[in-house]
Amino acid sequence: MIELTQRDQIVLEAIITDYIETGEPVGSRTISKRSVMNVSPATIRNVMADLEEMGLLHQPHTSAGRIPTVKGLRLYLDSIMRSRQLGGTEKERIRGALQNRPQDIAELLRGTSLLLSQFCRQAGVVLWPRQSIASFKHIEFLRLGPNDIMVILISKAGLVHQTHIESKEEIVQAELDKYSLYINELLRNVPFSRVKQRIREEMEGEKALFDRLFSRALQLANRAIQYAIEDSSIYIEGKTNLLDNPEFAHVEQMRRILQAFEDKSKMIRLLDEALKASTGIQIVLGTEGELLREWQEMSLVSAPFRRGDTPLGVLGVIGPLRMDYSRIIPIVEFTAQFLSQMLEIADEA
Amino acid sequence: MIELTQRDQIVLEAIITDYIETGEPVGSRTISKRSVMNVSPATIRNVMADLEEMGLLHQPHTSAGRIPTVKGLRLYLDSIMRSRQLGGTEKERIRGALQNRPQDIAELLRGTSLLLSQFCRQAGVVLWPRQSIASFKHIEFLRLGPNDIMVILISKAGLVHQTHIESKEEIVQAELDKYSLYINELLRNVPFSRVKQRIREEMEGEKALFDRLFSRALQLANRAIQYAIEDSSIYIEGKTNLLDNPEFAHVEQMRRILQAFEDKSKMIRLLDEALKASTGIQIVLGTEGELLREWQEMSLVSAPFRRGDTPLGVLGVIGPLRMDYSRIIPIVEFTAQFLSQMLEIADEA
DNA sequence: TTTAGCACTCTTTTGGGATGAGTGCTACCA
DNA sequence: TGGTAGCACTCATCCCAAAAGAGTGCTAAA
Repeated sequence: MIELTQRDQIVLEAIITDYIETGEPVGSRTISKRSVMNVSPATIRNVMADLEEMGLLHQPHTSAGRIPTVKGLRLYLDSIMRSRQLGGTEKERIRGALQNRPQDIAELLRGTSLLLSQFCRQAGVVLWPRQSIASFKHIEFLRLGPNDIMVILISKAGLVHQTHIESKEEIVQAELDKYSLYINELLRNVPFSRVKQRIREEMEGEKALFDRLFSRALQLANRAIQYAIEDSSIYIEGKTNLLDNPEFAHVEQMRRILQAFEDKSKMIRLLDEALKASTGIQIVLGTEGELLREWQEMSLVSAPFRRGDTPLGVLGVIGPLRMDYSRIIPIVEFTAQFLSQMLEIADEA
Repeated sequence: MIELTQRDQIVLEAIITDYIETGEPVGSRTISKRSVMNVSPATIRNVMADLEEMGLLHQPHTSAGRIPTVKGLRLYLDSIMRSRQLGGTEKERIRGALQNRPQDIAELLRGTSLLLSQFCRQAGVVLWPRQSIASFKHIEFLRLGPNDIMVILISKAGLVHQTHIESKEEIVQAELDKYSLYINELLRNVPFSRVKQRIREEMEGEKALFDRLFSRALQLANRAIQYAIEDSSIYIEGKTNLLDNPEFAHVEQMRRILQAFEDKSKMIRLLDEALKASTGIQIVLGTEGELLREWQEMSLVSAPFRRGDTPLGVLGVIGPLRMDYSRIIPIVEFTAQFLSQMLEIADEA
C-alpha cells in the first residue's frame, strides 16, 4: 500500500534505530553523518518531509528532529522480523537459565517470565491458560464442611489446581473417596482436551444411569474440571524494570501503567488475544487497538509456546513503544521455542 | 525520659496533625490560628525552638516551617495508640468486605490485604507463616517421574501446599497410595504444631521399626511437612497506592521502594520480626532499624491475628512515614481481630 | 510570660535574553 | 533534474537575576 524507494527505507530505518537508542528526536545531520550513503543533511530533510507526509514520521515541534509514528514503527518491524537472529552465547544463557529450573511447572513459568524481564530489561509475561494442562493425572475430593467440597486436580505435568464446590446435599468423606477412586480410574492419562467428552460418554453409559454414586461423581468432576479449564494463570515479572525507561519519568504515567498490570483479568484477555491470533511472533503497538486504553504508549512482543501444533500458552515482553526490537524479538522467539521443548519433556515423563 | 509541658504536647500534636495532612513544613502562624489555645505565633515559635532542641522537630532550612522527626512521630504515636477507636460504619464495611470472601483461605488472606490497602490507601500486607496451618487434614503422594514425587498437603482450614521430593529409590504409584492411606490415618486432625512429634513417636514404634513401608512413608511425610512448615506465604496488595503519596514523586525513590517489595524473602523476614515481637499493634518507623535499608522513609503498622493465644500470622499497612495513623491504627487492629474470628470459624468446621 | 514588630534568610517563582538544535526554502551546480 | 550549500527562521531549553513569599529569630515593650 505504501510505496517506498530504497532510500526512503534506509532513512526510515536509520531514524528508528537512532531513536530507539537515544529516545530523542533525530535530526537530519545525525542521519547524514551516520548513514552509509553519503548524502547531505539537506537531502535527508527532503526525504524526511516525504516520510512525514506519508504518516511514518512525526515532528514534536517545528524545530525538532523527527520521531517515528506507530505506523512507521510497524513498517520497520515488518521488515526486521524477517532477519531476526540470536547469537549463540545468548541462546546458551537462556538454555542455562531455564534448564536449572525446578520441575515444578508453576516455578518454570514464573522463571521464564523473570528470565524475559531480565534479558530484555522490560516486564516479562507468561500466560498459561489451564485448558492446556495437557493430560489428566489425579483428582481428589475432600470434605471441608457439610456442603463444602474441595477438589484438587493435578495434571501430568505436575500443575495443581484447586477449587471449592458447594454441594446441595450433605456428603461424607467416605463417599468422596469413592468418587476419587472412580474418576481417577476413568480419566487416567486422558488429555484434557478430551476429558469433557469422556465424561459425557460415561454419563450416558449404564453405570451412571443406574447408579447414583457414579452419576454424582461425574457431575462433581465435571464442575471442577470446568472451573479448572476456565481459570488461567499469568506470571508477570520485572515490572520495576519499566521504571528505568525515561519515557515513563512522570509518576502520573507510571501509576497508570502499573495499575493496568493489577487487573489480572484484563491482562489475561489481552494475552489470550495474542494467543488466538498468532502462530508466530506477534507485536502489538499501543494505539493499534487491542491493548488497553491505559497503554497507548506501550508495546507487547509475544510468541506462543506449543506442544506439537497445539498452542499451550503465550509468553512475551511488555515495554515502551521504543524498545530494542531487534534484540527482543529473537529472544522472545527463542524462549518460546525452548520452553515448548521443556514442557514436552515434563509431560512425557 | 523526655519532659514535655502540656503546651509542648499540644503544639507537637498540632504540628504533626497538620504535617500528616498537608505534607508541607508547618509554620508558627498556621498553628497559632488553628490550635485551640489562643497564643500568638511568636509564642508558638518559642515552643517550637524548644521542641527542636529536644530533637522532636526538624527544620529543612532556616526559613521553613518545622516537620516532625522520627523521634517526634514516635512520641506522638505512643500517645495516640491509647485513644484509638474505630467508627461503627467503618467496622461494618470491613466486616462486610471480609465476610463475603470465598471459603478458600488463600483468597481470604489476599482479600484482607486488598481490603487494608483500599481502606488505608497504602500498600496492604498479610503474612501467613505456614507453621500455623492449624490442623492436618490430608496428604497425597503422587508419582511424577521414577524418582520424582509430588506431595500435596492440605490443612483443615483448606490451605493447600505442594512440594516436590526426590526419592533415591524408584517408586511406583501403588506404594505411594499406601503411604497416603497410612499417613492420613495417622495424622488425622493432629494440630500441625504436634505433627512432627507424632511422626517421631511413630518412627520409634513397632510398625516402623519392622516394616520398611511404614518407615519410608514416615520419612517422606516428614520431609514434605518440613518444607511446608518452612514455607510462608505473603500477600501484598495495592502497591500502586504508594504512587499517590507526594513524597514519592521522584522516580528514583519509587523504584527503590517497589524493588524492595520484589524481594519476598526480605519482606517475610521483616514481617516475621513484627510477628515475634508483638502482642498487639506495632509500628516500625523507617530509621528505627528493623526495616530494610531501602525503606528509610517508610513505615509499617502491623498487628498479629491469632487463634486463642497463639499468633497465626501478621497483617498490616506499609506507607510513608507521613500517614494518617489515627485512622490506620484502628483499622489494622480491628481487621486483625476480625480475621482471627473468621479463621477460627474456618478451622472449626 | 507573652506579644508585636522588624530585619533577615532562604526557597520558589517569574521573565527575559542567550543558546543551540533543527527546519524549510531558495538559489545554484553537475 | 536531483542533490547541495547557505541562510533566515522557529522553538525548546538553559541560565540568571530580580521579585515574591513564607517563616524565622531577636528585641523591646506590655
